[in-house]
Amino acid sequence: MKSSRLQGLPEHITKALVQGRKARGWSQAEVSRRVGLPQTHISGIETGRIVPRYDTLLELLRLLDHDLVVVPRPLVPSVKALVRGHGQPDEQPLYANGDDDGDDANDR
Amino acid sequence: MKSSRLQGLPEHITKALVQGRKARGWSQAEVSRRVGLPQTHISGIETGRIVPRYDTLLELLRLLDHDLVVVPRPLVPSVKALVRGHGQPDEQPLYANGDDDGDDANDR
DNA sequence: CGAACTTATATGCTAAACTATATCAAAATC
DNA sequence: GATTTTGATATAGTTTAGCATATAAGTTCG
Repeated sequence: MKSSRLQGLPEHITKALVQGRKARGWSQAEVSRRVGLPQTHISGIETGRIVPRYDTLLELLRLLDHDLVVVPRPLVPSVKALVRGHGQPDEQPLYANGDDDGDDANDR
Repeated sequence: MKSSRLQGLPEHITKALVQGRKARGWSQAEVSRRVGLPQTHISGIETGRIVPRYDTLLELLRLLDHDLVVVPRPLVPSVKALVRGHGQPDEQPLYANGDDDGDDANDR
């Protein structure tokens, strides 16, 4: 059973935030210092208690060398495939990750 | 001179919202009815007076058959190129558009 | 063990997203 | 040119993101 109702950001985003941060060896306090938000807020976002504004989320993602791109729906699979097969030192799973891969499961 | 400070969403997103809506022949009231937000709020978002939350923006984009994808920075150009060269009946410029194309110009 | 570090939770406050309603100027339609 | 539609603005109220601070529980490390 995997449907734990999260009302915050979709899992794949919080995952990107947490994994990206840890990949850099940063604590929430470190991110807090760099991006300006209080550590308590970072925590709230990462654990899904808070839905950030668009600009806030973008700031966090950019700090971790990511970006938010608007994509026409029919192209989403292609884009995700492209993203999946990249050579960044950011992603660790690649094969180990029994979890989802799943598309998304968000909605208010 | 193109640096009119917008404090709302970046132009390329509001553009996607407005153009996508008009491409469907929808009024703000129509979008309002479909997505649940008041027309006045749609107006505020489209004109850059409001920075919506992530989930709100996603709802609007999805209504217009778009999506928000997290992309590693180095892949952004490739993704944008992919998005640029698609066959959707949503984009009209293709050659006419002396404007920007420019990456983005946001930041809080 | 104790000290420093890390993450999550709690409380109080401010700003802004969001709701609801009314209205106005401009454009479209008759 | 009157009516309708459309988009923007104004006011008032609710909710919640975001700010500041304190602290508790869990690591890690001396």
